[in-house]
Formats: sequence, structure tokens, C-alpha cells
Amino acid sequence: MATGRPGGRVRLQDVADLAGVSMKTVSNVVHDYEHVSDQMRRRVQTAIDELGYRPNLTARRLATGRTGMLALAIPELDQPYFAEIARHIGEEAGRRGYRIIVEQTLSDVEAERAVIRDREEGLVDGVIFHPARIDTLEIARLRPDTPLVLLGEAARPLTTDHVMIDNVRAAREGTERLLQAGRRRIAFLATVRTDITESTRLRLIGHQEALVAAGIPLDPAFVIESDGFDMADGVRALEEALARGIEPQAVLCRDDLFALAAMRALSNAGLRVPDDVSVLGWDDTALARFGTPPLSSISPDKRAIAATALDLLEDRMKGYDGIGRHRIAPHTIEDRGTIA
Amino acid sequence: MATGRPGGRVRLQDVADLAGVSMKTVSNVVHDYEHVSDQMRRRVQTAIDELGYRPNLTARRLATGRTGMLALAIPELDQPYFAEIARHIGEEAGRRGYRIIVEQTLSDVEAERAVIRDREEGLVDGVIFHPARIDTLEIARLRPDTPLVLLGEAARPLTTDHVMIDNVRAAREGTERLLQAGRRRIAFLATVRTDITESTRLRLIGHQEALVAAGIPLDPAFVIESDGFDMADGVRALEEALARGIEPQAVLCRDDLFALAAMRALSNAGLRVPDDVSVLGWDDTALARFGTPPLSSISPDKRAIAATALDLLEDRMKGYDGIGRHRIAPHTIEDRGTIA
DNA sequence: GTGAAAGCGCTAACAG
DNA sequence: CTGTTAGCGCTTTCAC
Repeated sequence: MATGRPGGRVRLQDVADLAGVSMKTVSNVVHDYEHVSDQMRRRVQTAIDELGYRPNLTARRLATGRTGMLALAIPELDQPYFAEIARHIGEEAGRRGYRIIVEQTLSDVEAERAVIRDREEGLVDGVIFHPARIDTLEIARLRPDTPLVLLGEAARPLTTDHVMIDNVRAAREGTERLLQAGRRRIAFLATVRTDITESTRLRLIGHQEALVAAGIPLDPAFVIESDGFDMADGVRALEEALARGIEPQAVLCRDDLFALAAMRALSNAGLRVPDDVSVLGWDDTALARFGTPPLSSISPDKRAIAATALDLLEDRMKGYDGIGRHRIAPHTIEDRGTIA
Repeated sequence: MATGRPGGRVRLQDVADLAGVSMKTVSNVVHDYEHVSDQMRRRVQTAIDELGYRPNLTARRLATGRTGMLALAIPELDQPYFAEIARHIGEEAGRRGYRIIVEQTLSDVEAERAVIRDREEGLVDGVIFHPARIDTLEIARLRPDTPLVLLGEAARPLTTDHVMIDNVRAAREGTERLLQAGRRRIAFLATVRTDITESTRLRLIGHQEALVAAGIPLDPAFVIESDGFDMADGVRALEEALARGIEPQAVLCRDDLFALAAMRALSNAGLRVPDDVSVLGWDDTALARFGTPPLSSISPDKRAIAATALDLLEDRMKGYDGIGRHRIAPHTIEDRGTIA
């Protein structure tokens, strides 16, 4: 394991010297190049083992131009939905020979700009980005020269590849399930006052479409408003709505955290789920799966989202330069008993 | 925004050419070097903006030997505890000017070996690694030449820096709290048959220390065994224990997921928390915070863990080469009402 | 089949 | 204060 070069790492040249061959030959062995005599291969391999040689990846990159790394930029690593997406993207990327560098934007506008502007220059071969704040126009304008695929609903420039689920349809189907369970007075938890997000908007639209289709008049009192995205905000919002006298038979929630908020508010009000009120969450995260009772939840196919994003990105990295493609990933409704 | 070099990226040399100066001068401007005349600075900056120049990070690395990146290797990105650790380490690293590349080992032995052997060669300046499978001996043997800090209890070679909480003490304190609440028959959920982990072992020891100190005889029936780490395993384990006739007044759980399992098993058995049985979780993850009722949980200070790990790692990266230092991060007991 | 040499784009020592 | 130049370690033509 002694290097011979005090302080320094073992380089390709050192191996070549020890084996008495040129760098090219060593390189051939390292890369399993076919036309190398068995004897040569063994000799070089011995030298490699003896010195404990490992190729320097940074140098390889500079020479090849490829980095083998992808950036995944998401708002927060510890929000269950993003953690699960990150896991799947990490797994799928690993399968395809890429490694992931994770960028937490913390929903900060500047951090998001940096992601598509220059933060990844020469560092990664491509970027998968779930924006929260930045909008369609700005992404189109900053148009990075690194291949980019967008996730989520926040921004969907025509020029950029995109993967998401059909939020309107999923919401419609969710509401239909609640209707089928005999619920008529269905609340939506919640639109967020400070920050009406696109995904909330789409989900609300789908929800209302289903109501209209069922001939149920839209009642604004059933579209609950929350002050923020925290669980406490959701609890308070629903409690206030109940206090104002609405008597929902079901609550469709914009995410699982709000579904948990609904559970708590209903529990506080002495209402039972699903006997008195149905609850349907969204995202199908650990939060929904592991509570008591486990929550029914609208479930984006996260594996499919990951695989599709990688597909699109690989096309771009291979040079595809056409217009942005928008892919819809499938979703299901996981019924764990809080619907009916 | 036109580069002038069809197909290629804009390089330092291109900027120098356009500005009519040398590369060194451009470099000085890029690095905000002090001794540059204002006029020069402006001239160069104009050229930079005009060409849209961004330094190639890979090349910079090769030249400096520093990568500015750290690897974080954890079993699974979507396990709440690890997701939260990853978030804090990401934030803390960002504050210190590093970026994080995340390695999911999925608790695979080979993947773990790769992490400390060669996976990161020349790619990162240091590695923070939470091993699951690999042991102390092997880490000492593979001794990487990249600075390394270990997290968790699985492996603690004397030669390697390490951060963890005092599991024995935390468990003892947790059990003491349950005793103070008047509980005497306290079950431990659970040891895992297939894979007795070091952290479970330490937690069980602390638990039993507290019982002995309180003069309560140890009853093996209260140390529950589970077939695996899944929630379903935990539920089944506790249900079987209840069926065998134990009547615990409290359950100390090795993690929050098992605490949720306890909640479900107890609920299935018609027992109320905390009126009939107290439940205390471990890790203080979103799972504990957001359920109904919210769970009391032993809470490792994840921010402190992240900061300490970075401190140790930075020392190593600056050349510190002494013996391994073992740091204990603080913990608290978050009582959300399921103890008393 | 194998070797020599020219980069990849940037930094840093050393002149000037 | 600014310019020149020699690497960082690897890949990759192009000869031999």
C-alpha cells in the first residue's frame, strides 16, 4: 500500500512505471479493453493491486467531459414526499450508472435560480428539479445549457421536459370515490392563503369538477383556507370551519400532512373517521401508511416519476434537442379504510 | 450569450481574449482578488457577462485538489430519521461552503464497503457515513485515505471519528420518566430476531439499568422480539406478547415506527394511550410529531449531530491526523402526552 | 497490441 | 499589479 510518492495519491503513471508499460496500457486494463494480452493484463493488475491504485474521478471527468453525476434539486430533503422521490431517483439513477448530488433549495428563490443558472456548471451531466417558487417564465429565460427535467406543478415551460401526475384527474377520482361512499358534503383542506400553489389549484379544480358532475352545488364554505402549510395551520383551519357550522361528511386533503391535521381536528371535535367523516390524503407518504388508523391517500407512482424523469434526462444528455415533452405519471388511490 | 466557440463552453481563455488581458487577470476578477484596478475589473466583468462565462468546477478541482464536496452515506433517504439527518447535514454543509452528494447504501454490505473503499476517490473531500451492516474491524481494515466521520452505533473503530448520542443514558432516562409516571410493568419493543443491531442492544441495556435501579425485577417476557423492522412486524410482535398475557403499563420503543406499531397494536387490543398504557418512541421524527395523538419520543439533537460531524470532518480535512475522537451529541425527551 | 504526446479548463508559482 | 507557464491525472488520437 506504500505509494512511493510520499504524500501523494497513486497515479496511473505510477502503475505504468511499476508494471513497466505505458499509461495507455494501464488505462486499457482499467477499462477492460478487449485487445490486451492476458499476460499483460495480469502484470498490470498486479501493479494496480500492489499500489492500491484508484482512478481519480475528477481527472477522468475533465478528460471525458462526462461527470456521471446528476443533480436533484428539491425543496426539502426531510419532507416525506420529497424524501421518497429522492430515494427512488437515487435508486433509479444508481441502476443507470449515475450518482446523485442533492441540492436543497429550502424553497428559496435565489437557491432555485442558482440551481438552473450556474450552480451545477460542469459538475453534473443533468439536473432534475422540483421547483417551488420560481416560475415558468423565469426558467425559460434562464434556460440553462445543462439538460434539465422538471418535476411538480409549479412551473411548466413549454421548452422544458416535465413529469407530473394528472392532478385534476386524480382529484376528480378521489372525490368520486368519496361520493361513491355516499358522502355529499365534501370539504377541501385546504387552499393556503399566503401562497396559493399551482398543485393546490389543480387539485381543487378536479375536486369541484367531480362535485359539479354529480350535481352537487359548490359551496365556498367547504373550500377551507389555511394560513400556512404546517400541520397546526391545517388543524386550526378545519376547526374554525367546523366552528362556523359546516358539517362535512368527508375531507379531501391537498397532502398527507393536512390529512393528519384533519384527523386531529376531527378527533378533537369528537368525530370518528370514517364513521362520521371520511378522510382522503394525498402523496401516500409514510405519514399516511403508518398512522393509526392508516390513511387512505392518493398515490402518485413515485417509481414511475423517477424512471420517466431519468428517461427524459438521458435523452437530453444524449443530445436530443427538441421541444419540451410533458409526461404524465400514473397514480392510484390507496384505500386503507378512511374513505368509506 | 453567443460563445464564439461553436459547440463548446466558454472558457477562461475566451474571456481573457475578449477583454484583451491574460487568464490570470480574469482569474483574479473571478476570485475577487483585491489588487485589481477598478477599471480592469469592470472591463473583465463586462467580458464575463457578455460571454456568459461560468468557471468549470471540475477543472478547478483538478487544479486545486479540493472538490468542495462531501459525501453523506446513509442506508435510506426516505427513512424519516435519515431524511432528517440528511437535511441538517445538507444545511450545515451549505453554510460552510460544501455541497453534499448522497449515497444510499440500502444497508447493502457491498455498497457500504464501496463507500469507504473507493467509491468516492478524488470525488469528495470527506465522507460522513452512517453504517448499518459493516463492522468496526472492517472499517479499520479498509481505512480509507479520505477523511471520514461515522454516525450511529453500528461501528466504532478506535481509529475513526464518531458522533452519536448516549443511547444507554437516553434509554435509562426514558424508562425513568415512565417509572415517574407510575408505570412499573414496562415493555421494550423490540429486539429484532434477524438482526440484533448495536443501537437496539444499547437501548435495551439502558432500559434494564433503570428498571434494576428502581428495584424492578427483569422479566424476559417484557423484552419483546420482532421478526423484522417493519411496522407490521412490530404490530404482530406486540399483539402476540399481549396474547401471551403480559399486561404492560408502558412500552419503550426502539424507534418511532415501532412506537406507531405499539399504538396500533394497543388500539386493536382496545387499550388507550396513555390512560391504560404509556408509549415512548425514539428518534423524534415526523412520524411521532404528526400523528394523532402525537407521540412522546426520545429526541437526538440532529442539528448538533450534523454540526459536530462537520466539525470533526473539517479538522481531518485540514490535516488533523490523531486518534479517533468520539463525540456524544445531546438528546432530550419530547413529551407530547403519551408518557403519563 | 502498445507507446508518446496533446489536450480537458483551471490554478498557482514565478517573473516582470 | 499583470502576464507566462507548468502542471493537476486522465483520456485519446495517432504512430509504431
